[in-house]
Amino acid sequence: MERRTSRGRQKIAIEKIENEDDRYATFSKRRLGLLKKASELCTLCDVDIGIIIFSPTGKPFSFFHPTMDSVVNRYYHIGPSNSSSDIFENYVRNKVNKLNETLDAISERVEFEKKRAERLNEIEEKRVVKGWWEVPVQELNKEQSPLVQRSLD
Amino acid sequence: MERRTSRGRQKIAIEKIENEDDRYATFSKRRLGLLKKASELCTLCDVDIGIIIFSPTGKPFSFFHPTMDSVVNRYYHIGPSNSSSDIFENYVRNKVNKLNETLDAISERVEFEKKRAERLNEIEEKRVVKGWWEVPVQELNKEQSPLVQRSLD
DNA sequence: ATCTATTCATAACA
DNA sequence: TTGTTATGAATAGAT
Repeated sequence: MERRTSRGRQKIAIEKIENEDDRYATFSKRRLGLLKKASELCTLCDVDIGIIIFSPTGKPFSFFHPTMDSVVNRYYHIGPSNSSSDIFENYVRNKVNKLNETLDAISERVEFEKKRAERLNEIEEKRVVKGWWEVPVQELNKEQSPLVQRSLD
Repeated sequence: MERRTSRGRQKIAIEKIENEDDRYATFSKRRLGLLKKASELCTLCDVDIGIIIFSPTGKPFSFFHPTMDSVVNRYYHIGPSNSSSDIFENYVRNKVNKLNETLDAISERVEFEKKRAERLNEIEEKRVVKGWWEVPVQELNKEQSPLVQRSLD
């Protein structure tokens, strides 16, 4: 009889994985798993979803259906109300309108960056892309970017 | 010998579930599963994540870590660049600044609604809330809301 | 909402 | 990181 080649999956506690290598490996696998499930939920139930994930190194991965604008705007627009103040309602409405304009402008750029990232991936990694969830939004690092990584910590 | 009480989980194709009851049931189960996995990924790998899910009826469910502002701002601020136009960079930066202000204002309202939703849940459902992922952002329907459900389709 | 029998995801190894 | 395997988890179908 041969020795078992693996102990198989073992139960782990849900707490920060301190070993860096393990943490990165787990992130990679679970990131794919999460995005795959999001994609399935979208398809199976015909619903809208938006996800943004930052890797331990700060690289962003995202998924939006049908579009980022749509999801974010819809989220912000969902009526609160029931509240007693129409004045506040209008205040929110105005803020949302401004937000829409902003998102429209930004989203063009995001779309552009997504496409560029895909091109970079195709070039840098000589493999077939299996699905959108394996494509990070973009590949830039701090050195390449004049904009700050985080603005609100 | 007794008849099997269940056929157990069966393999299904990833395509829209046409039967409405099945679709809703599947949404409920998978929604919980997805948010639970997001929560675990957050904890295990110490990373930031944001998720928005709309149910088939339009009810929003969300999860943000550490906060909605943080995730969205961070996402928008991640440098594109490498592009040849500094003018465009500044344009984007300005738009982002406006966005930040807007998000700050709106997010206060979102937080308020979250808390209210929790109170409503506690009252309407006489059960213990097991985790944040079981709490929808808010419980309002179209009739209760003067604001449009979607603004950008 | 609960209950299994299965399928699916993934921790440990390589 | 990519692949394999054995086990832990999620969930489809039925109640």
